[in-house]
Amino acid sequence: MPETARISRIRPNRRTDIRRENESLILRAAEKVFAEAGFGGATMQLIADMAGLPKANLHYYFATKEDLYRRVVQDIFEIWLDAASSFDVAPDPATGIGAYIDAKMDISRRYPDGSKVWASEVMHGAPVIQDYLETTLRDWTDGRIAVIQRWIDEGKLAPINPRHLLYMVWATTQHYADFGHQIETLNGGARLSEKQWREAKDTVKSIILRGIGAGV
Amino acid sequence: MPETARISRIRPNRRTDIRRENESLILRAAEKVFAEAGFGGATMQLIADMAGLPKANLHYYFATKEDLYRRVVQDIFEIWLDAASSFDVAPDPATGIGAYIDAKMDISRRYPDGSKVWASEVMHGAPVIQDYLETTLRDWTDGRIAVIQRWIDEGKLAPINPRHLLYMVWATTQHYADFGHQIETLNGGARLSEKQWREAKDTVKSIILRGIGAGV
DNA sequence: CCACAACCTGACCATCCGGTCAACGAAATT
DNA sequence: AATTTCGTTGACCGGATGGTCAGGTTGTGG
Repeated sequence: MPETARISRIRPNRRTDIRRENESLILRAAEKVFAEAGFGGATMQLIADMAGLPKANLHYYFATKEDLYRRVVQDIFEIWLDAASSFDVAPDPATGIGAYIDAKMDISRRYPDGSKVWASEVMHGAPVIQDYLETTLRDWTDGRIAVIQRWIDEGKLAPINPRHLLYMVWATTQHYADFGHQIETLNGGARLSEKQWREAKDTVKSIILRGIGAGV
Repeated sequence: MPETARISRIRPNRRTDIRRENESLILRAAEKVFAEAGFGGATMQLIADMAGLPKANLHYYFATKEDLYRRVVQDIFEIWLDAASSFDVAPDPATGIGAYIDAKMDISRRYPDGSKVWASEVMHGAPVIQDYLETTLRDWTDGRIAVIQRWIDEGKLAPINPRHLLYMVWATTQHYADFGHQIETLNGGARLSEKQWREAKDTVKSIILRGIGAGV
């Protein structure tokens, strides 16, 4: 009886709970529908049905379809940025880039829908998050490029182009989410097993790390 | 004056010309609109405007929006398959895989819209080309995996998982089309120059080929 | 030159979709 | 207990969209 548990907290504040619960419900449904149908193909009615709420209720929490979509995309960007931090803690290339690949592969597995929405957004010219690309993402990328370049200058890495290395990591890791359906089909229609995910991760890390001359 | 040239052929057959011309006009416009807006976001009116034809004329050549979309996707798959043949002609890994990467990078550059439509189709569960995935693509993939595995067995390649190597090549090369907008934004809003494309190609090939232990 | 077929298109229609709103119920505040 | 604020929802609306069609024009084969 979670109802009791929730009420018995220090400050009940039922209203806040309802709001948070419903927003989360809607956001999860929206993420799925946007991923499956794209922004244009998604309908508020479909999202409402999947969330188990009347359509008018969606518009109570999110004024417009675009507002809802914006929130979904922003939430994904947040997760994306969190993973990026795994890059910074490590001092040597193999650890840093390896951990980053690990983190991004985990995200592809845990949030495939989010990754698809992000991909779709960028493919359509980033109408909603263009400013993020130009500010946050650009700064982060430039910073990471500088780090990698330093590693190269110190002789810890082969002299490859850091920018394209980053693109390669993004592309490869996100591929397992964005093209998950294709991968499943080529896997006989079955989702990747735990072992297969490990194999994928290991192969990706192995090829990239050896490819840039970092000890595996 | 191409009109004269066309008419002066053995068999004028104006009708055939008109049909081919208009179909091509529509298909090119459709590819662009589907890439920019997705299937759901694309409208027949928009495609018609871009093709410079009245909307009703589109429905004369393509009965439904789905029929038109199907043709666009199939045409892309055709191009994709052609490039795949560059894999087969080479006897050693570095040449074969290198040529394949080259070919796929060229496609990403020449047909970015097509690549986006393909990506979108797969991301949405491949409603239209599911059977292609299960037959043609699967057979091709299995064949290529066998070839790579043989190279590994012969000691020409490091013992990596061939399947995930293929995925990596697909992901990385198509990334330059599908995420072209993001790449351009991170390039200061400018399209990649000839030199930058070469740099991208070289970096991708260099990392992957070294990563799998094939001489560069 | 005629008849037939292919091509063209403005006007129209049924449907669907995002969004609004008024009326009501439930919770918090006083 | 009264009042106010917040949450809920069925019914509705204007506009856009995919698709149709009848009547026209253009090309082709005889």
